[in-house]
Amino acid sequence: MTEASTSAASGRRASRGRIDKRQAILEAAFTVFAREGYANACVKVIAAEAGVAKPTVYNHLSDKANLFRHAIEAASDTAMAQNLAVVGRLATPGDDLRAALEDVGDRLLLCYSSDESWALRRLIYAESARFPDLLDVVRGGGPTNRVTEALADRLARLALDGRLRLSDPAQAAEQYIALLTGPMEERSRFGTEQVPADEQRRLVRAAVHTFLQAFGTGAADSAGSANAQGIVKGS
Amino acid sequence: MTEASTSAASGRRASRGRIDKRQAILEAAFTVFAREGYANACVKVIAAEAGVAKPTVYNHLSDKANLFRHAIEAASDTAMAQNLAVVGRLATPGDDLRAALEDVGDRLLLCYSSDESWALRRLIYAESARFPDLLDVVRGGGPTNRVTEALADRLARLALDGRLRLSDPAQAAEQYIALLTGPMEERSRFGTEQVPADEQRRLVRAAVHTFLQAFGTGAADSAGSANAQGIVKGS
Amino acid sequence: MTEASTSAASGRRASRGRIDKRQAILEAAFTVFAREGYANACVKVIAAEAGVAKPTVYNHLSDKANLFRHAIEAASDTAMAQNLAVVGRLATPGDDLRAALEDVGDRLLLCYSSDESWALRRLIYAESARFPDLLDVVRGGGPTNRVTEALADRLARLALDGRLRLSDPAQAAEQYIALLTGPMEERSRFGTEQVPADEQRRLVRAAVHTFLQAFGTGAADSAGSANAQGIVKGS
Amino acid sequence: MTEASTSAASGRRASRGRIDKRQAILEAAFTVFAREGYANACVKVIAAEAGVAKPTVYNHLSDKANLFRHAIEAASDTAMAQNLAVVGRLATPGDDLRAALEDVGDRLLLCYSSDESWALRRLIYAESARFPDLLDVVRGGGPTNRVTEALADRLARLALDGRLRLSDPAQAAEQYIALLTGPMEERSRFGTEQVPADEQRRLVRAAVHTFLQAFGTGAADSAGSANAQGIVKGS
DNA sequence: GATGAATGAGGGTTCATTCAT
DNA sequence: TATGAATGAACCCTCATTCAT
Repeated sequence: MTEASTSAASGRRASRGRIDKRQAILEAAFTVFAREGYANACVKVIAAEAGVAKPTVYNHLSDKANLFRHAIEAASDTAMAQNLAVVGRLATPGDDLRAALEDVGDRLLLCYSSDESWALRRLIYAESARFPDLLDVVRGGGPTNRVTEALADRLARLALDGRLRLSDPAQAAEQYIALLTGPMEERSRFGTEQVPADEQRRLVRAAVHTFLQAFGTGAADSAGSANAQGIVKGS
Repeated sequence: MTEASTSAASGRRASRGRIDKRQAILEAAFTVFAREGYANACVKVIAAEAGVAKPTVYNHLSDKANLFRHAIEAASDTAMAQNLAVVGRLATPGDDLRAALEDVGDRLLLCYSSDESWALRRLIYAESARFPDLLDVVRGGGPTNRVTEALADRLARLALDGRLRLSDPAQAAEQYIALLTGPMEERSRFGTEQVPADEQRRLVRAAVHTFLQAFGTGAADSAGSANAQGIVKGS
Repeated sequence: MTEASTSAASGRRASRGRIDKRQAILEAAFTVFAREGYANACVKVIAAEAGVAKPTVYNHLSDKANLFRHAIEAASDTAMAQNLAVVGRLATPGDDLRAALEDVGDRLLLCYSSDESWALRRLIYAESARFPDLLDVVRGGGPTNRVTEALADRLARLALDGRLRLSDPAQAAEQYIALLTGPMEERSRFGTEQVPADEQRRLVRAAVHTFLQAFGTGAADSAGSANAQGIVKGS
Repeated sequence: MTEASTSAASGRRASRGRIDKRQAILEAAFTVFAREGYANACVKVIAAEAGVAKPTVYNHLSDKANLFRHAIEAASDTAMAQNLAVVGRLATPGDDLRAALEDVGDRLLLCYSSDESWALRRLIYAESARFPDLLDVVRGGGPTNRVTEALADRLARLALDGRLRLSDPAQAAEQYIALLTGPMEERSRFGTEQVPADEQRRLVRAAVHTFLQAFGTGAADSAGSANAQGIVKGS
């Protein structure tokens, strides 16, 4: 075997492995940062978790701070994609708008409740003061959160279609998200404990109920969820 | 001045000094933890900020972890008291319920937007996994947040008075808080930047608007704020 | 009650308590030093063990080093007195010299094997380099060990009486002690473990046997212990 | 010089360097521990003495306690080897058994009196309570001291050859060692001061004299040393 | 490119000792 | 005299980072 072929092969393998290795490092980094927090996490442990030597981490990602940023970015991208996919479902809401909003709410909360998602938020919350650029990462690069934006788009469309009554889709989207996720923080003890599925569903129904009270047209409600506040009509 | 009075005075000064010193340490600790995060903060700096020697910190608060807990608790108590005072204003809502809710909203957001408040939330968020008991501290010791609870009490009273329409006051309170604070997180970049006062007010009005759409009776609205969504009737 | 009588009473009580307190401190010090070693022991713990405040320790004994010296001295004096008492028994050896030597050997080993005795030796051994004056303390103040000296006196008397055959009583005394205690060190793992009583007795008999082989006259042996080496005569 | 030889050389130098460094650390550690005692010794000083940075010490030996154990072990191994070599000389005792025993005694005492040897014993004595496993190290790993054992072997052989009269070689060995080393402890002030060579020799002769009185056959003594007690026959 | 080894800097914690009461 | 409180000095250990291979 010639030296050239060797180096080519190993080069390809290497560059293939290079990407894999970088990926492994980033994943390990997120795992460890999530578990230990930024300052407490140590590069040695990350390297071990990734199955590489410590200097390799530095070769790929120069810095602990850089490593952190990229790990957060990767995790954030994954979460963002999931969220956007969920919001995308509102493009075809079907006849029952309430059901659609509840379906999206359920799914969003599922994403929101995952360990990774909580870890991500914890890290960003914790380090936002020391890593100001992290916010742009989590928002998807824009000045406003891309998920809220996408949701606002959908809501605007629904308003145009006469199925919602609202003038500021961005604000409505924000409130939808707030109603959905706000009550989750303490109930899950900031992601430390699991919120029972039925409690989550009740939360979603209540959120959508309030949302539709504020922004609905009163037309397309499904009867079953009409009363998340538990008010028995006629009583 | 007699010797007795002297020693009494200096005795008082001494014991005052002890308490003052502990207070100073806790305040310095919160300041530093807020600025640096738990793991990054170093006791030496805290001691310097408090104007005492490092061992004094350990004499008073045994541990870095303990120091953290107590600093958080102190800050949390302060914040809690402020919040409860604000919520207490709903005991005498006046004729204009919307105005009262907006007033409370404004004031809550004022508390919520303070640097200390953000720092507190950031720290709790960040360390909740490593300090599980922190949550009980911030909730005021009970199983549910005392602020939400107090608010729920007020809302229940208003419902009894026929000025709100709701069956689950705790849930309504949660949603009120969520509508109020949820949109603040990203707008303030997690407390990193100041949200302009008028934007805050708009947020409050929008939150109260949605809240009243969901839980109001339609009776006692003030005309001026009727339209937080910005829909100008008749235009 | 007059002020004078009060102060007199408390004065007497105080000076009484003063001595008690000093005693308590020294005992506590020895206990702690024995348990932790000199460098590891901390004055705070000693004070606690003595039931006094830390500065009181310093009032009484100025220094950690001084405290150590005095604690060692006190313990050493106790041990020395016990040893001397035991050696004194050789003044009236009775008819059976072997029995007398074995009796003294047993008793010396009992002293030697006590926890305090081991602790004392460990401390002196450990710190002899850093506290050179400790040696004089343990020897009882003289240039040679007072116990060995006293023993030498007894042996000399026995030699004069024709019951031993030796010209250098000090050397014989040293060898007696060496034969007695030397084998104990490793068997007891330096005082860490208890040596069974029967093993100790065997040791003593063997030591006395060897001693009498070297220095005995062959006259006054008791038949029973004649054979510590286990040689069955006639076989 | 070719590149290959260079890298080979430097490679060897490197790995040699690693071992050398570990060796240097262990030696420095023993030196410092010997001088300061375990608790008083500080790793920083050890590192300096070894010519490495502090973390290097931790890289090689994880712990202060571990460092101590290994340093003791290394020193102990050295001492053990020397002792065993000396005892080995008894395999070929020559005609004059007394001379052989005195020769071995002299040499054993030489080992025993070295600074390292004293330091070793002091450290083991001092720390045996806090490092119980140290005893196994110093004994050479077995349940009984390997030196005593080896000596017992030799004595047993001599007994078989009819040159000694003893039934318990282990006990005889113990006593030989005790007679030899026991009187050294205080004379050297626990290794703090040098015992004059002639005094050592006298000690050895006395020890061997007593030993042979107890276990000798009376046959092969050299006339010159017959009288370590200084009894001039006929006077 | 990947790694074992080394290091400067720094952090939490403890301790002997001293004031002020 | 006895003590609660305070402190300067160290010490063990860890970590991010860099060489040399």
